[in-house]
Amino acid sequence: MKQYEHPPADAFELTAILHALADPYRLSVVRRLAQAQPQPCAPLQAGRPKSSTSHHFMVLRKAGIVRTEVVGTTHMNSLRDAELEARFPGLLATVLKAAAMTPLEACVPAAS
Amino acid sequence: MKQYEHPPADAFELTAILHALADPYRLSVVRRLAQAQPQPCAPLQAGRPKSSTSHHFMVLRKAGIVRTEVVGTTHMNSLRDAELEARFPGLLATVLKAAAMTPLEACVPAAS
DNA sequence: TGTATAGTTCGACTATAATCGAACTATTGA
DNA sequence: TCAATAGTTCGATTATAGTCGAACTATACA
Repeated sequence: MKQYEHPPADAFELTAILHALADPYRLSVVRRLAQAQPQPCAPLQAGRPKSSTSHHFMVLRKAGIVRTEVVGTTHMNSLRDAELEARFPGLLATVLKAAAMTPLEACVPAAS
Repeated sequence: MKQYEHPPADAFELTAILHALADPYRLSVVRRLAQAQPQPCAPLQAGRPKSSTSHHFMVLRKAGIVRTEVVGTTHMNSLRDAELEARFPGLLATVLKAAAMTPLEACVPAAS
């Protein structure tokens, strides 16, 4: 039962978080997780190959935005919202609110 | 007296703003502008060549974060904070607050 | 002990972005 | 009109990131 490395909250870096959220696909993943947590990767792929999806989840994990728990054969993802809130108060909520001004459907980038 | 193009507030894109703020040098520029507005580019160069500085200001302008007014031979930069606030309430303030958790001196990246 | 499922890792390729010197433009002020 | 100053533009280089197929790992379940 191998698990993932997750940075501790006091190691979160603002620029890494902003960079992770600056990608339209990753932002859409975060928005979907904010609606329903936890979720496996599969329903969030949006047509991408598994390798691309995996890469984006790694970016989100390294930035401290997402926590991934191995549960059986699926990897359940959730937002580290409480830790993010403690480290950078209001940041995630404000970005999600800003993102919500555009419908999610209009934002999910197609795989190339 | 040539002036710059600035996108209207309703054309601001969240991902472009996050991307612009995700760069440590650009974030440091925004922090300095938040402390003192307006300012020319020169005192914000932090050792970079003029061409690099100019590039970063262009990214900030295109994202809608900075407004540049040509005044004589200097180009005065200010934050478009009211417009940003109207478009994405709380976003800039929250990011600035998060950034303030690290001293500005510790964040200004050296030119390579 | 297969076999299917979920997701990772690897390696190659491509695209985007940062960096910088050098030449250029616009304005001021002597 | 000439020199100085502030910043842009250009073009080349390098670095970083995204994309994707193929092979791989780990677990579940028949």
